[in-house]
Amino acid sequence: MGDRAAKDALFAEFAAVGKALGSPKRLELLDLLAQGPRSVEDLANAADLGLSTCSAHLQRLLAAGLVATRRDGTRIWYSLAGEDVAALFANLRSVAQRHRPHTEQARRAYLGPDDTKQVDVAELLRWAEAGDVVVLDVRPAPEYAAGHLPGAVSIPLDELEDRLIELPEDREVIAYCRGAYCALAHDAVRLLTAHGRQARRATDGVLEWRVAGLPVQAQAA
Amino acid sequence: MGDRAAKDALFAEFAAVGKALGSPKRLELLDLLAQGPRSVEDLANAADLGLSTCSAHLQRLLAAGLVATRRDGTRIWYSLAGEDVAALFANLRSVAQRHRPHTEQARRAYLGPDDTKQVDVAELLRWAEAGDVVVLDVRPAPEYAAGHLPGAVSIPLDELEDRLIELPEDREVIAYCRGAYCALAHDAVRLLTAHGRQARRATDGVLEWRVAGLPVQAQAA
DNA sequence: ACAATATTCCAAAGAACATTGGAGGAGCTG
DNA sequence: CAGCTCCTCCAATGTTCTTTGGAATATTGT
Repeated sequence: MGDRAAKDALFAEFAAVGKALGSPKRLELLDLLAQGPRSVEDLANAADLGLSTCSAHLQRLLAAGLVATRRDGTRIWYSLAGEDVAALFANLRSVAQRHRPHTEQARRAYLGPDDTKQVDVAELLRWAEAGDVVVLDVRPAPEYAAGHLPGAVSIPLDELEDRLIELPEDREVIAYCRGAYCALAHDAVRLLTAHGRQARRATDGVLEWRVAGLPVQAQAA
Repeated sequence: MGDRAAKDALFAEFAAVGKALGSPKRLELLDLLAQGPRSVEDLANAADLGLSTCSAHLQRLLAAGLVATRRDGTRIWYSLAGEDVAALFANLRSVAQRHRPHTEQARRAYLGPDDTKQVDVAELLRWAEAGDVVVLDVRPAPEYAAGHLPGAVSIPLDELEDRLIELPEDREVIAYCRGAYCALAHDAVRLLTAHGRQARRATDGVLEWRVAGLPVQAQAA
């Protein structure tokens, strides 16, 4: 008990998880997987990675125990190993945000200026229940299918301009997306207000709601 | 907005924190710092590191924003950058525990067999308030001084055998230490029961209590 | 100003990691 | 079983990380 070698072995176990979190691309993969299971090729495209590079990163996440795989015919679906992994990822981001000044800068550069009105989930749910607003999921359709806020309407951002008619003009639209660092809802609200609609975005997104244990409705496959 | 370069920069920020968590030795330093501020040389000894190696790791943690420094004369005191860092660390450990089978193995190898009775904090506090038990802090004295459970008595593990007289024989002793992966309380309870005392250990330790927001009493300097 | 103490910086060597393209494997379909 | 798709494995490259001992720096006390 209490000897060096054993202590080192124990901390090496913890570090294996840390190492897996130590690459931007792997974190991006986790971010995507937090929205639902995906295949390797799909992830490679979404994360702008070569296929073998993506596979290698996924192997690394798998070895660390952060993701799980399921084979479906010729395809392999990767998913997060559990809600606690999503929580760890969210935790990591918030520590970066709080203790690394550059993070805020990078966030702004990616999401654009803070020119959009926002609401937190609690209020969003209250308004939605009262029927005052339309809750809009602007993520790609498969992510909506994998799980979304109950009652939310799905119009992926890249189809939004063409499908504006589907949104009632007399109600405010509340857009949400993957999470606090996802650009989709920001862009959606800009697009909507540019078209004269009343719109705001949810402060958080599916990642944070999942971690908070909010009900997320999966669509029947 | 939404372009690759900006997204990569944002995730690089997150990954900087992840990278800092990707070394066993750095995690060990965080573990120590979670008990209170310490100097470089002190940390090097405690973590079994060369002085320059230790300094390099601390620089890395500092660059990642996970620790802070304070100069006191010729000495530099490192400390955690915030409670959220402790929470992140605890989170990392619990993910490793839950998703990496080897972790449990390594834990047992380090802490020894599960031959000691345990109590959770809630019950510990109830018993302590009723005066049924002695709450014993077996960490090194400086860590006790930096913060401990209100009402706890300090006898560092390596002095315990010589100071048994200080503990009342008619009351059960509840020993606690740094956290769920710290060997001190395990060893203390084994030592106490070997001397015929009634003893058990707290399931968690100061790290977890801090994260949970429990009152931790700092000794006036 | 000088010596003493505590820490950081530097350079070098070895280890681990990321990325690539292409070969190999597993599973489906005809 | 041949051809297809999707993914993993492999080998080679360049890069980053760790560890070391010794030199440089900052602060204090004489």
